[in-house]
Amino acid sequence: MPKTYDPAAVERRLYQMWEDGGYFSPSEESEAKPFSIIMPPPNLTGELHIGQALTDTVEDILIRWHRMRGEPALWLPGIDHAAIAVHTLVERDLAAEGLTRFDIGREKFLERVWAFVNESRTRIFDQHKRLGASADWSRERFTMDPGPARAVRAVFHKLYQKGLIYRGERLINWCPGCETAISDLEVRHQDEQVSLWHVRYPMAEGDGSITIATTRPETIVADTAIAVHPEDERYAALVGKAVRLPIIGRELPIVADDAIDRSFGTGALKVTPGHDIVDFEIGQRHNLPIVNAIAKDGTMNEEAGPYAGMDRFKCREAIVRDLDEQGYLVKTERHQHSIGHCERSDTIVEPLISEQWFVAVNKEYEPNKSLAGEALRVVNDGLIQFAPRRFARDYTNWMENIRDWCISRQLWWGHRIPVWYCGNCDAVTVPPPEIERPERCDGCGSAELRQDEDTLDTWFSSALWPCSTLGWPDDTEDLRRFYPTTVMETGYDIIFFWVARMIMMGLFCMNEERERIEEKIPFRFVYLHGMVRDDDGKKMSKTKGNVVDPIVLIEKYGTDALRYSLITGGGTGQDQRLWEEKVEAGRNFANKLWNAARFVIMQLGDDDVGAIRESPSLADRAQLPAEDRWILSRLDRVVEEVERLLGEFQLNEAARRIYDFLWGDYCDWYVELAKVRLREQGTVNEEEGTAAAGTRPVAHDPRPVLVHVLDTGLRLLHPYMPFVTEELWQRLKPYMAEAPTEALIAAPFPQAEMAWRDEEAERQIDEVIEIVRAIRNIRSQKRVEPARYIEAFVVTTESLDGVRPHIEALARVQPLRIVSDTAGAPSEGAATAVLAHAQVVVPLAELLDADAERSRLSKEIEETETYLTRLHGKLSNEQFRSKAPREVVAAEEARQAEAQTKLAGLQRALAELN
RNA sequence: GGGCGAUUAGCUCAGUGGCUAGAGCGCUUCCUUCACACGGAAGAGGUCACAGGUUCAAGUCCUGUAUCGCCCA
Repeated sequence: MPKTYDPAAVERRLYQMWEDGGYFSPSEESEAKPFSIIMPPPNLTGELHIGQALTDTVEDILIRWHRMRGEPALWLPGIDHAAIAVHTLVERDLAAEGLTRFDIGREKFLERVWAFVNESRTRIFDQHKRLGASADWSRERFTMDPGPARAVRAVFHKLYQKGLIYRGERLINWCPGCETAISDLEVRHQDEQVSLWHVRYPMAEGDGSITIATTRPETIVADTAIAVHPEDERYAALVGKAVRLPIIGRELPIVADDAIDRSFGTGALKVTPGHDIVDFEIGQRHNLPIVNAIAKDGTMNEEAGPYAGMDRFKCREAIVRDLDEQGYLVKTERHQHSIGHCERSDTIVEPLISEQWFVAVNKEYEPNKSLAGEALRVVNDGLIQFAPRRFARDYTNWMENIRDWCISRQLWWGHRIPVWYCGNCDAVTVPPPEIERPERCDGCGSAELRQDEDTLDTWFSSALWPCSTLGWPDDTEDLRRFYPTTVMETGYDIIFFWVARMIMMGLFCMNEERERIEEKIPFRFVYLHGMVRDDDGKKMSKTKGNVVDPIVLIEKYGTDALRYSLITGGGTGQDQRLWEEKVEAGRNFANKLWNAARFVIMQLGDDDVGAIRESPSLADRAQLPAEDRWILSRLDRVVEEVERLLGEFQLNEAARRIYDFLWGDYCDWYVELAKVRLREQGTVNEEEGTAAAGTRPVAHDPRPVLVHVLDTGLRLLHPYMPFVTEELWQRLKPYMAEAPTEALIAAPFPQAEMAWRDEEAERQIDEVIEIVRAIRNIRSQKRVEPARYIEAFVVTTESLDGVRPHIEALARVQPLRIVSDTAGAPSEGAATAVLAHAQVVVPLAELLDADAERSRLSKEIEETETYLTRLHGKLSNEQFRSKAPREVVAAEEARQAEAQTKLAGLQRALAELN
């Protein structure tokens, strides 16, 4: 085995082995309750980013863990067609050729999209595989595949039948950059410093005027009223009168409305129902006409009179200039204002009146059942649980204030709206899903049908993902077996976009198919991870150029290293920063494990092939030396904790425990303790396959325990670091008498077994460790050459017989003298360390500085006294004694006793020195 | 304006009421000793943002303040 772990040499081979072995599909034999995750489908625009690496890692850990627990584990992968992103990407390519999509037409445009899609698709799957994702590729789905497409038509039809989908003229968010409607969620609000212009509107009759404040003077041309608060005395006399619109000259009524904020600007608002959501609502209340003065490309239209054809922002400048010249501009102020941008193109969003399709989320489709209401109920009732919990509040808060969802997009790429209009009558034909293209109008039977030009919001099809990927609307085997899925794992940034909508749609799709509401929900747990940011804590973005490519990190440090870093990099649901040096820690851990295993394997010879029992039996436990019982007991604790933490979705904490155990307990101590016995037998080996054969009594051969603990550790760690653990396990497997499976990926996950706990062994070895550390500390402080063996005394009344050689070896002591009383140890020219149950005395006459030793002891005495004061305060408090749990009181008492012993020892050592 | 999160070692972060608050990186000293220098040994380093409160017990729960960040309107 090489001295360093080389991920590149094993990863592809092992992934292939797993894939060929069919491990990624859920077991058909197991009777256990299935565990399933539907993978959040990445966009197929380009590369997987680091956030998806985190998604893959978390989901793969959960899947591998449950698979090893013997449950049928389904991880269903897929990709999303990302309508607006792909659409604009292809349009940009066209633009580079001097073309627009209208030049080449819908059909040719879609051909180009598909060519891009097919290429991007395979690249993304390859990247998932590089991350070690053990997803079931045989079930892979794409939102534009025939199955999911039929699910889209099916749910559209069903929603339409129930009156939950409607078409209407509404004020919607229009992106002039993408030239499509977008939903409320796709608008990002940014606070910006803008100008607030105060503009005087003269009264239509007589003198006088009213001054309004606006941030959007270009929309003056579309004003249809002035509004003031009904209780605003400044304007009370003017309500009902009219003003004349500057430049345009139209007469506008002055209306009174509660929505007006009297303290903002002048307290008078110009009302532009065609271009502002608040104004639109005021307009509805006062029956104001709607003027639309901005075209879909963001230029002013003929309603803008002299400004027609001008870009909306150019128009703003022009109109301000004109207002000023004509004496209407009163003043200009600076103002902080939130402005909506399209999250895709960053263009400033324009509210426009437009005819679009909507989902009525609050409308009842059955008595007391609406999409939002049901989605709220299942979370409030705890049928769907969030981890971390706090996100449930965000969810319910949003769901309680939800508005109808605009689902039509003026794009060509996506699911085309399954609605046909008749050339002959006014009827609208929405066919059932089996009919991809209706022949006749539902109203008059005419064959003159024309399909709606628009497509659906990508999230409309994503919302169906847990249903559509499993075969809905068909009643498939997979749907029966895996729906509801177990966990929906994704980033908290798409709770509303995706998670919330999946819950609404899942409940709706399954409403008639399932009896109980528990069976209608799309998933039982929502696990949300945080964002991965750059080393400055900034969000990664291609335009900023601060993206970290997971594949680059994998090539440099290995997949396991990246996975480990991503998981331990932060708390659950918390953002984390990532940079290269952090991944090194993961690589170092993989390498440490590699070398520990390398050492163990070196101790095994040809005769051991197939001979090492998989695990030592409990029956033999009594015969095992303390260090074996110690590590087995510690191992059992870790197994129990990991099991518990994984069950609570505390992946980072579980990983840390495994790390601490493997590196701290196993490598640093157990392997070193085991070497003592291996050396005694002269069987420590530095090369593979040369270990001496021979029968050894159970108690003397540490190798079964070395192998067992390593095997168990590899199983524990496998979900996190699948490659290095599988590789090592494969190398270890030939020596196992009864390997449970061909591959670690399918081996049983460790289970805690209380009978392995051994308090006595733990106490004893912990003391050995304490003694060794104390001696090493003295050696280091007194600058004893590391290689030199020195004499040392341990004063203790306890028996250290079995572990004498261990202390000697680990602390480089020869001879070790164990005495029962301080009288038996030298008091002069010796350095003393006082432990809870023992004292360590190292005679170092020629090296000892008595003053330094005195000050060291005094300092420690002081510390111990402070500690004792604290303990005493606690224990002398009656409240504490009566109210704290008995174990806590007992533990404090034990600590006090230990500290007192230690203090006495320290004081004696100091006295003897004087 | 409403909500959420963060504030713990030089840096990045763990720590879901009970050991003298931990890890990784960095730092200091020593070691290429026989699995591993991607390593080993020994160390230094903390007013757990601040102010109140609840509790036998608070980094942890509550209230308020400050700073930073995010979400919603």
